[in-house]
Amino acid sequence: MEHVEEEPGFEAAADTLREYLPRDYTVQVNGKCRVSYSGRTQSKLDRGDRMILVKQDSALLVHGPDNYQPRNWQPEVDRWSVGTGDGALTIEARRLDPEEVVEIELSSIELVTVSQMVDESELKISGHEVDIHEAIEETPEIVEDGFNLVARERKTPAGYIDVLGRDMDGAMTVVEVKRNPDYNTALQLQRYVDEIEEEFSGDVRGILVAPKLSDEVDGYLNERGLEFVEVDMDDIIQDYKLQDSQSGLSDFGPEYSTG
Amino acid sequence: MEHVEEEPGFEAAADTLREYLPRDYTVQVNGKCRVSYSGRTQSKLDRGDRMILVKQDSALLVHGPDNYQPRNWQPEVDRWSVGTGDGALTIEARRLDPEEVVEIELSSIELVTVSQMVDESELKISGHEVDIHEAIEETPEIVEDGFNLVARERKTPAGYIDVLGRDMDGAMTVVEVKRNPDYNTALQLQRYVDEIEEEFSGDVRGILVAPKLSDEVDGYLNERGLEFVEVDMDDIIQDYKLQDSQSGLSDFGPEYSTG
DNA sequence: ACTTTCAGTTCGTTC
DNA sequence: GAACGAAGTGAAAGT
Repeated sequence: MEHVEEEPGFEAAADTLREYLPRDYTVQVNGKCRVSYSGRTQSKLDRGDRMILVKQDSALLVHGPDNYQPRNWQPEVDRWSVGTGDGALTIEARRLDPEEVVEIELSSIELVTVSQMVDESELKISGHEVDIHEAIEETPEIVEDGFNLVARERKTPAGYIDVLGRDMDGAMTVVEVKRNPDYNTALQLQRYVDEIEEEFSGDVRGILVAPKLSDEVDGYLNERGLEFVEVDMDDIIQDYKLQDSQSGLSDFGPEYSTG
Repeated sequence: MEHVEEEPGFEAAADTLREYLPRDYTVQVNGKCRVSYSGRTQSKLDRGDRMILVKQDSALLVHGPDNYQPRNWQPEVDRWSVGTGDGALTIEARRLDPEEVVEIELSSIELVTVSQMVDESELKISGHEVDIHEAIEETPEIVEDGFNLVARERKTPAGYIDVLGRDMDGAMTVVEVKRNPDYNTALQLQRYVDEIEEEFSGDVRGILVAPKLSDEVDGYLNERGLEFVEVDMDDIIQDYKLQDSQSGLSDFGPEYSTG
């Protein structure tokens, strides 16, 4: 940790920011501020306690005291401007494409920290939609007994079909895989079936493969003669279980609840 | 700021966490850690420098040195467990619905801070999709000269139609408004047109109103006889310009670029 | 560089 | 409480 400055003056904080913002440092500023954004839309946020975080790739986050998401942000900053005056420290974070700017007006500063973080490790994750695809390729009977895969990501005029195959009777079958299916998913599947029926001049089955389905969408599928196959995400995850899993957590204190 | 502890020992840090995590405090821990997640999917993240942020509504964020988004998170934690042992401090953040857990194993701690932030101010924003809707209601000629609005959010068996109206010749017209249109938008519009044609037994126009459109989707619209009207978001934003906008930023230092 | 699609999406609103 | 849809979506993968 290069710096930990508690309640610095505006000039001292500005010096630190001017030095470290444009370089590959993680900079944190806690304090009261107002924030305005102008670009793809416009927004304005009145004074409040916030934590400002500038990451080493110049990502800017303005976090409030709650919520997963920041109250304001700039995913990538091309040009910084730091100024003092009028009893405030101002930070302007400008991006060129798309052109947008976040302005922060700090009226008091509790803490400034500067550090360089090293994090080369990759996030290994299992349970994405692509894992369902791979599971189907490996064991096509997930879709149905006797199902045979013909193509993946097959292009049609209406977009890409996830999986194209034939059932045990040789009937052409369109399979749409979705982690979180919605109404559009059903429309999409219907459209694919129409496309393939036109191309092959014959009846085509359409199957949605997903972990769950709302009643409404299920009803739409039924009306249209489309089918639904439920997959258990636990099975998918278990097939691709992570190696080197953490173990031996020990000596826990008593559990306690939030609130 | 209640606490600023630089390089605390595991036991001291654990005491602080056990005291403040379950209450309405913003807690920050900087240090090297491994993270694993298990719930809707499974993920594993090896050791690296991270900033852990626990907000007053129990939202947990594990931020790395880059990127807008956290590397791991828990939007709402119901039960915390903090433990020490094996040269590490472990934090378990469990959520009950959906059931999922984030485990953090800290092998070194650089900084712990605890604070209570107050932020009551509301984010005022202009330029959402709903603002396009309102602009059309106010000045229907945005869609087309002579356009008359008949209904908004009209229900059909295929979902809700954004805007239903009649053009200057009295022809029924379905309008779909999208801030970020994609292929599904076109499918949806087509579906609505089909529904309304069936209901009114006559030709129905379909118009997509959006700030931009990819060539591919535009081509699909053309094939189907659907239309596209471009709206300038700047016009929309100006119609609903924010009051009390920030001004008088002064005494900026010289601008400098990232890199 | 642009387009398309997914996300442990999150978040809000509505039914 | 479930479900539907937007987001200043962001991020990754394919073209």
